[in-house]
Amino acid sequence: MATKYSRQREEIKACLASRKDHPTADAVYMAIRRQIPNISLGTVYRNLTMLVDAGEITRLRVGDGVDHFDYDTSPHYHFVCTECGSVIDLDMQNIDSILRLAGAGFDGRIAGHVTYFYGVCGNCCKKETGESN
Amino acid sequence: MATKYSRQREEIKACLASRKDHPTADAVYMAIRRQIPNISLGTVYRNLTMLVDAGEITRLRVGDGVDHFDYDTSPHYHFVCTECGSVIDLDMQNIDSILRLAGAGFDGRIAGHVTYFYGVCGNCCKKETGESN
DNA sequence: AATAAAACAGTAATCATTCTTATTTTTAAA
DNA sequence: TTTAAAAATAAGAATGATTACTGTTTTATT
Repeated sequence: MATKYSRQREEIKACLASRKDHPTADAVYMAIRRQIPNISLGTVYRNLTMLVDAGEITRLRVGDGVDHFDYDTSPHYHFVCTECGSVIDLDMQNIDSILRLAGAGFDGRIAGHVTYFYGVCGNCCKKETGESN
Repeated sequence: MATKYSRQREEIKACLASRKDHPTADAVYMAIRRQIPNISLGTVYRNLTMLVDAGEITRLRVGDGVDHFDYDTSPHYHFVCTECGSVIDLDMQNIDSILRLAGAGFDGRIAGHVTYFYGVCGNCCKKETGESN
């Protein structure tokens, strides 16, 4: 009936809670294999989806064709590096005011928006300076 | 050396130019089969990618796991209906000012942003009213 | 302990997309 | 206008992320 305890799911949550790099399902799988060597990739996917549905984590789609997962469910925005693909939290004020702008001349109900930023991250900027190739 | 004429590519462009519903590769494929019955899905994909790379069309990723394509390359925003999945153009002012907000405390280079809105479209709103199931 | 529900591992299947290959078109030049 | 190289094609195989299936193991409840 209800959702039962599972060590696998606990490890997945612990893994996500411990890192702020917004890992993919496969990255979570790789990490958890250190604790549970025979965990199955399907189990990781199923539990990630359960946790998303339960509102305990967030699924991030940043256009790279792979889902990323975030333990932080509070509203915030992300930056995606076009060089290294890393997904980074942005510390910026909320921009939900754009919902009003969008809804102005629209005849449906606007419930929310998805926004992410892209460019070159600090690390990759550094690497660029002084590179000759 | 250069890019050569192809009837298939012209039909793909014409198809996209003629509709404002942001079709997927498969939808373009289905439509063009009326003109070129033996066109291959791979050809549609290859040409859509070529046109995107040439800047003649835009690839839209709205989180449904399928790429959509837009003949309108001018900057504008989209709305995605969570009921029927349709992708609709929004007539709203530009919100690139959010780039400044995002870049404020960030140590990389922000090049742009991806934003789309979601909710229930006008059509699906109408359907809801007076439905009993 | 016995049992039913839930979760699991392992693996097969799906779906969008890309890649491969042998053939056909296009195009510029002979 | 043939010709030949470059580009594009159709058909189908391959890929990669994700989901579904199946028989077994865990969990929670009597």
